[in-house]
Amino acid sequence: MDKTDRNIIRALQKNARMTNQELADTVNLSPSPCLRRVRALEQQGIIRAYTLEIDNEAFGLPVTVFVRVQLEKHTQEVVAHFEAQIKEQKNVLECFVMTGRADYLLKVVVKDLHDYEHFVRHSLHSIGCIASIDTSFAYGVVKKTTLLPDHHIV
Amino acid sequence: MDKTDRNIIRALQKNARMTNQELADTVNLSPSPCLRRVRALEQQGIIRAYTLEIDNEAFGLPVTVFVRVQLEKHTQEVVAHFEAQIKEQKNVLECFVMTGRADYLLKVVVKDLHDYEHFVRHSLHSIGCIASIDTSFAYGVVKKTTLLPDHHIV
DNA sequence: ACTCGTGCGCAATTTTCTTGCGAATAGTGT
DNA sequence: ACACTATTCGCAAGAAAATTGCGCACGAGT
Repeated sequence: MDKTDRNIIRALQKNARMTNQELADTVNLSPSPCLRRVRALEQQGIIRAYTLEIDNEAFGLPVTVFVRVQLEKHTQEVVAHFEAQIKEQKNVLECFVMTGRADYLLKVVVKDLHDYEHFVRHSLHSIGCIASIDTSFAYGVVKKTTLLPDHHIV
Repeated sequence: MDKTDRNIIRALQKNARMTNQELADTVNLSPSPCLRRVRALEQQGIIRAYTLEIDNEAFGLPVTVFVRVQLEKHTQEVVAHFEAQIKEQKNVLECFVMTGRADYLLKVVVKDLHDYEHFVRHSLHSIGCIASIDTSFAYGVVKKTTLLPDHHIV
C-alpha cells in the first residue's frame, strides 16, 4: 500500500468502471503494472467489491430508516442468533455494533411506511430477544458518498 | 425500468466491473442492447456512479462514527450554511435529515479517536449554531452491503 | 391488416485486456 | 563500495471486449 495504490483506489472510487488504460494514465503508470496492482489490491481484500451507487428513489426504495436495537440479554447465543438473522434480512444494508445506549444500529431501506411496518413485525421482532427498537426516518439526503478521505498513513 | 433493467442493476451491484458480455449473458441479452440499456440507466441518473467497496481498516480508516446533530435554530440561513459545510467535510460520508430528536445523522470515518476529536473541534463546531452533538462509535460491523433488496414495482 | 415505434441481434472496426519477458531500480548484506 | 536479490516497471503481441451502424421482428394503436 504505497502512494500509487492509494491513488488507484481514489481514482476507482470516483469511477470504478474506468478502463485500465485511463486508470494507468491517471496514476502515471503503464497499463500492465497498473492492472497488476489492481489485482493485488483485490487479492489482499483491500478492494472488497465493485459496486454501484443507485438512485434509491428511482429504483423504488425511497425510504431510508435508521433503527437502534437493544437486546434483552447478551449471551453468546442471543447475540450470534441476532447477527445471523440480520445478515439474512435483505432490507438491512448495514448493521454496526455500537457504543452507547443501543447495541446495534441498522440502516434499512424500504419502499414505504407500510413496508417498514412489515419489516419490523416480520423481520425484526421475529428474531426474538429484542428489548427495544428506536426508529428514525431519513427524510432528506444532504450528502452520500463512498469516497474515503485523504489521509497519510505514517 | 423493466425487469431486465432491474436485473442489470442487480448484476452490476454484485460486480460493477464485470464485462458487458458477462452482463449480457447474465440478463439473457446480446452485448449491444445490454450496453445500450446500461448507458440509458446512466443517462437517466438511476446509476449514479460506479464505486468501490473498500476495507476501511486496511485503508487506514478503521473507525466509523455516527453523529447526531441538533441545530440551535432552523432558519433558512443556518440550515443552508450547515448543509453546505457538511458537504465539504471529507470525513463525512453520509448526512441525512432525520425525524426525531436530532436534526441530522452523520456517518463519519476517521483513523482514530484523536482524529475524531480534531474533526469535532475543527470541522463540526466551527460551523456554528450547533446546539448538541451526540456521538456513537461503531466498534464492529455485522453487515455492510450496497445490494438493494428485491422488490416488485407495481 | 397496416403502420409506426421500440428494441433486438448481427457483424466489423476500434479499443482494451492480458501475459510473458527483459531492463531498471531499490534495498541488503558483506 | 560492491555485488546480489527482490520488486516493479515498460514493451509487445495475441486474445478478448466495447462500440457502432444496420436490418429485422414483435406489439400497440388505428
